[in-house]
Amino acid sequence: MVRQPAINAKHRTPLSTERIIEAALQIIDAQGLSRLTMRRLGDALEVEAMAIYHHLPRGKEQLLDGLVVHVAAVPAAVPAPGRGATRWRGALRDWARGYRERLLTHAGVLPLLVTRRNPAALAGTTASLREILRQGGIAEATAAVAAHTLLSYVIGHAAMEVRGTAAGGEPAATAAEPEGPVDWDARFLAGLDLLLAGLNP
Amino acid sequence: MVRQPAINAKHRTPLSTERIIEAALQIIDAQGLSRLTMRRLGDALEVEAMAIYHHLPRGKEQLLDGLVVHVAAVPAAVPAPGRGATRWRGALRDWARGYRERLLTHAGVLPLLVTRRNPAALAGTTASLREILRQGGIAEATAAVAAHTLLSYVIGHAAMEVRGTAAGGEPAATAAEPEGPVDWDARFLAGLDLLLAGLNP
DNA sequence: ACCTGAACACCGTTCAAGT
DNA sequence: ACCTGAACACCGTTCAAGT
Repeated sequence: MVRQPAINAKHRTPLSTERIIEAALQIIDAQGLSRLTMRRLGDALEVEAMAIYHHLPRGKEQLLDGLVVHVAAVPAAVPAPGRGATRWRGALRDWARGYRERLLTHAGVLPLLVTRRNPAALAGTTASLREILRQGGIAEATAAVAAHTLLSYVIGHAAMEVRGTAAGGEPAATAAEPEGPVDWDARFLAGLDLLLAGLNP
Repeated sequence: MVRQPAINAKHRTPLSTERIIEAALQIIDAQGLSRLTMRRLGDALEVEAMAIYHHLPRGKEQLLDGLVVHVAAVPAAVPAPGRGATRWRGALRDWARGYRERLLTHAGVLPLLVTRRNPAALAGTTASLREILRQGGIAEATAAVAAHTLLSYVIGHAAMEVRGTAAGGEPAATAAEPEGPVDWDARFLAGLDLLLAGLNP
């Protein structure tokens, strides 16, 4: 007869940086960034908090850096090199919509995107945007500017939406919103088109 | 002969919300947001930390909300109603440059701008931007979009700059910045013009 | 190699007490 | 009214110890 595994099995699936970051993201999405604690994260992984340090020696700092990369390092899909008239514009538009959605579903990570100084994290993302613009016939210098402008707009707009949405999530117009509740989706798309319209090869 | 004040004078200038927020901002600017502690803030004000709660009953939450308003609630100056051709464009450009500079000198507050849900904080700022656009002959609906777009861009770009600048502040091009060190000022102005050029009455 | 337990130096906040 | 002192329930992290 095979021995029953102990209640606290010693040989369960071991920890990994992947699993740690995913569990941390779940806590942030469900309860908010302020509730992400090494002790709580340990609980979620059914492990003592101190076990995490074996995989992330730099501790919580390293965890937060990993979360930013995990959420925000999403490159844009470069379209096939056939030069359609509005092809690259569509590619940028699609990426912007998807990227914004990702930022909003992980809104708790947004403040980390601002806090963590890490030039490398978004290097791939900006590079892919520049490449799309370059293939669209935009000059190298303006492509660099436009890539940065687009990324700044998407991140900034997501930040505005998160900070501008009241905690309770009430629909009525308050004194704070004299024009009534904002349709953030429509606002985002209109601003995006305004920005893309300014880009001409 | 006048009595010498005691070492710990009982009747020194009393605390005020103003003084508390200014002291907090000094700590953030000099040492970073993570070093802002109720106890350290008390030290800076030569008071026990618990005295702060008498002026800010909601504690640190209220302090952080106050900091956001203090730093980010800056309306744009609406130009005289004479309709110069590029007058309103210049007004928006000037405001954006000044606002960005303010955000960067208080970069430690930037994550709070994203975290704190407070629609009221930026209502005056967006209203002033809409007013400038409206006087420039922009239709009401597009003015609302453009105001949001501009503010999103400025905040997003400042966030990108802060997060994209390495902690040490080294000038050399690293693997993270394949195109070499970014001229953030130039980037910002170029993107700003790209955005403003898309606005036509 | 991987995890635990106890300990340390901090936090924000409450609450009764002082003046 | 305004501030203090002590206390409470948390933090992140170190470090020696277990398996």
